[in-house]
Order: sequence, then structure tokens, then C-alpha cells
Amino acid sequence: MDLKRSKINLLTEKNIGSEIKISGWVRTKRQSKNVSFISVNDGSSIISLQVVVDMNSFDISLVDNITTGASISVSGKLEKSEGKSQSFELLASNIKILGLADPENYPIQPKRHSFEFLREVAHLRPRTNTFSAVFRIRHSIIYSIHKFFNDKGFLNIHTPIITSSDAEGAGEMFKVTALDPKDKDFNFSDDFFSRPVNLTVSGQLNAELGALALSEVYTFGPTFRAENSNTSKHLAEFWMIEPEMAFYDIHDNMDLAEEMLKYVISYILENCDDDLSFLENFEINDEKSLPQIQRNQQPLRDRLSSILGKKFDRISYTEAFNILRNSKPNKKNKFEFKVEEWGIDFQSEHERFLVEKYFKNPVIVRDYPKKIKAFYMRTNDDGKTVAAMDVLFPTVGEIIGGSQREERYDKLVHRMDEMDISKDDLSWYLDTRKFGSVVHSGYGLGLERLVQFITGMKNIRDVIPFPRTPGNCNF
RNA sequence: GCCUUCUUAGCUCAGUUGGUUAGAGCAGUAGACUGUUAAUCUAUUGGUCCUAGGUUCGAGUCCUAGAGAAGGCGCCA
Repeated sequence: MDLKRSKINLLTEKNIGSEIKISGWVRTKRQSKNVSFISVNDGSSIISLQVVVDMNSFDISLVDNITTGASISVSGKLEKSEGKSQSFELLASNIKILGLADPENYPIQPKRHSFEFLREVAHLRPRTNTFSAVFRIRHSIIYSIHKFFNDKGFLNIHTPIITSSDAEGAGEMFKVTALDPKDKDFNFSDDFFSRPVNLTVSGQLNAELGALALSEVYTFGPTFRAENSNTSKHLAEFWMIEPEMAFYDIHDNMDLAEEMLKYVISYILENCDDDLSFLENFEINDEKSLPQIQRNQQPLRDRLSSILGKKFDRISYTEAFNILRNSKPNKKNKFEFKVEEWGIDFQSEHERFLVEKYFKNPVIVRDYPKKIKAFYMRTNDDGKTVAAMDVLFPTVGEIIGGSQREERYDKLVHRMDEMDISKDDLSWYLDTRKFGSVVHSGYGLGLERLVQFITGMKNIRDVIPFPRTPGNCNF
């Protein structure tokens, strides 16, 4: 009677007839006089195992204590199920309660909760079907990204989380100090690093150093932005994948981005079908209360498959600008921000028009006006644009932002002067352009936005275990 | 940061033009039930109507301020 624990996702009809043991958390219990049914889930998949308890063979008080949320360990024989919703079930011969869950206080009930409520109990929400599905898919996305790059010969490098550079212009930074900022003698020279330091807003500049020695590298780490952004697409702490490749121009860069996104999506379609199918049905039910126009036009898995079918549309900023300027909504003043002058930054309503209405396909826009882009992007021959590219996806918008980097020392210095960026602080960065500089490119992919797109979750706070947003740093 | 909306039982919500003891479903509790699938049936506990002021004979409902949340926008990934 010393059975090894089986994981529920690995049980198949082949195990019918054998003695097994499982452990997990009770989802629901359905009890009648002679028999009790307990759904147990161990997080290994969306599927719970039905445990059948013959009430005549067990102490009633033991079964009474098995409530939603309790953890139990059950051994017995796996049998063909008489019920409709599963092909096999576990006939309990031995039940051990591992941990009670007081039903008066356990917040997760076998019913629909709002996502807002579940955010308040984020420590327990992985015990729900939706969140366990999202987190399993999140894991598989992360795994497939590592696999994609590994198979292509990229090296994963860790770039610093605490950084002294603040010149990247990627947003407001969180200051890091070991001192008491309220101290009136506060002085950075007395601080741990003897200088002001921040949490990283991007690993890119460091990753470039790696690429200019190791050819193809990528970072995959946490990123921190102290922007007061209150939207369903922004987090103060999120995870970013930043590949950086020597000898890649902007077109190689776009090819890689498209190949990677398609690889990950097809990996998830192949390996996470149970979870995707659960989320797909959830979304369909959820959207029943919405008017037709606000619903998704296609079920989740069809949306993902349709990304794989076609090449992403690729256009220059100028082409996109002309499409937008001549578009119906622009002529009829339906856009909140009218498209009139070349050089404007596109608003999310413009991006959505391109992706969801005009092309009905992911779109890569490249060659943006240099005025609206960062100093490190390579200036094009026209002198007005830079070799930047944004990958725009339906629903989540900008999922990737990248560029070919300015590898020419003089031009880079010129841009830094123009934009008033300290050459002293970035002398190490400039060194790579002094010594053996080469054409190179890279991009940043927001992990959570990709998870959002793949799972169909509407709020980014529901695709990361413990979201950090303005005014919210619980757990 | 800006705009809009919301906050009623543990959860999800209803609550009429301001009118008496504030309602439902689920959960909980007690019981019933020969195999259930968010089981079902019967009974039942549970309320600082977000907070503080104000208007009124009377406020869950109207007004002001504050707190929290959601959606949209900006910033971006």
C-alpha cells in the first residue's frame, strides 16, 4: 500500500484496472446517501479526476471534512466510469485529508467568479480552471521561446536588473537605494553602488554587447517601468524577450520576429489543446452577453491558426500613413486623432484600423520617422527615417518593437548629440562601434502581450501570477 | 495623468418617479436523496447599501468631497 503518486494528466484508459494514488485539491463534491463524487485537480491539466466514495465503507466525518479547496490524497482502483463526463474514475479505497479548507472562509467556490474578484485573491486563483489553464500555457510559451532560440543557436544571456544607465528613453525608471530616502543627509555617493541606480527598463543595450561577440543572443528577463499607465495592456513589472543578432539587417530581423511568433503559436496549438479549448469555450460563453459587434469574429483556436496561414503584411511607415490618411474613418473624422501630417506617431486606433480592418492580418510597419524613435536606431539613406519595425497584432496591438541598430560610430554620436544623450555614460556602448562594429538588429517582445493574445485573456493582469500596476503591489 | 462608469449578503447581481421590516441565485448551516457532473429537493443563517458630510418629514436612490475598481485614451512591450 505504498503507491507512488500518479499525476492526473498522465492517466489514460490503459491504467483502467490498476491500483493508483493521486493527490490534489478538491474542486467540488457531490454527495448522496450511498455514494459521493469528488472532483480532484492537481494542476497537471484542465481535467479533474472523479473520485468515487462508497459512503458505506468510510467514516462520514472524514467525507464531511472533504470540502472545496481541501487537499487530499486518494488511492484505489481506476475503473471505467459509469458517468457521462469522463471515461474513467477512481474508486477510493483509502482517503487521506492532507489539509482542510474551512468552507465558511475559502473564497473560491465552484461557480463563476469575476476576474476582478480573483485578482484580490491572486494567491488562490491558480486553483481555478481559467487561471491554471493560463499559467500552463504561459509556461509552454516560455519553454517554446527558449526552444526556438536554442534550436537556432542563440545564446541566452542575462542582462543586469539593476542598472546605472538611464539614457534608454524607454520610460520612467524605479530608483533603487539601500539608504533611507527621507534622511536629510541622503547622498548617492554614500549609497550601496556609490551612484544612482535603477531597475532596468530594457536589456537591449547590454544584449547588443553580447551579440557583437557571440553573434546571436537573447535576454529573457523582468523589466520595470514606473509609468503611470492604467490600461489592460500595461504592467509595471513584466517579462521581455530581447533577441539581438549580429549580421542581421532590418529584413532579417522582421523574418526572425515573424518566424518566432508563428513557431510559438503553432507549438501552443499542438501542445496545449485542452487548455486552449477550455479558454475558447469560456470566451464564447462570456461573450454571449455582449452585442455581436463586440464579440470575437472567430473562436480562439481559429484566430491562432489564421495567424499561421499567411505571411504578415509588411509596409513602410509612409505606406501606412497614406493608407490611414486616405481611409474612410479619417476622411469622415471618425478617428479621435486625424492623420494629416507625415511624421505623426500612430495612435492605437490607427494601428487597430490597419490590423483589424484594412489588412485583417498581423502587420509589420517599418522605417518610422526618426523624430519619434530612439537614438540607437539606424538612420536610413533618406535621412528622415530609421530602420525601426513594429509588429502589430489584433486585439493586443504592438507586440514587438525592434530595429536595425546604428552601427556607424559617427552617425550614432551625431544622433546622441541631437537627442542630448550623454556619451560619457554610454562610452561602453560606443566602444562596440569603435572596435569591429558590424550590422546588427534586434527586437523586444512583451511576454505578457503574447500570452494575452494566445489565451484570449482581455486584461494583462490576468496572464501574470502577481500583477504589479500603479497603486498595486500585493502578494 | 485625463475622460466615462461602477461600489448593495462570503460571491454574482436586482432594487421602479426618494416612501414603511432591503431581495434573488450561488456558497454556508440543518435535513432528504441509489451514480452525480458548477448534482437535485426542503428549510434556514447572513446587510456599516464603499467612507464622510449635505439636501429632505423621509436617502440604497439626490448633491459635494474622498477611497477603491473597471473600461477608454495617452506613454509603451
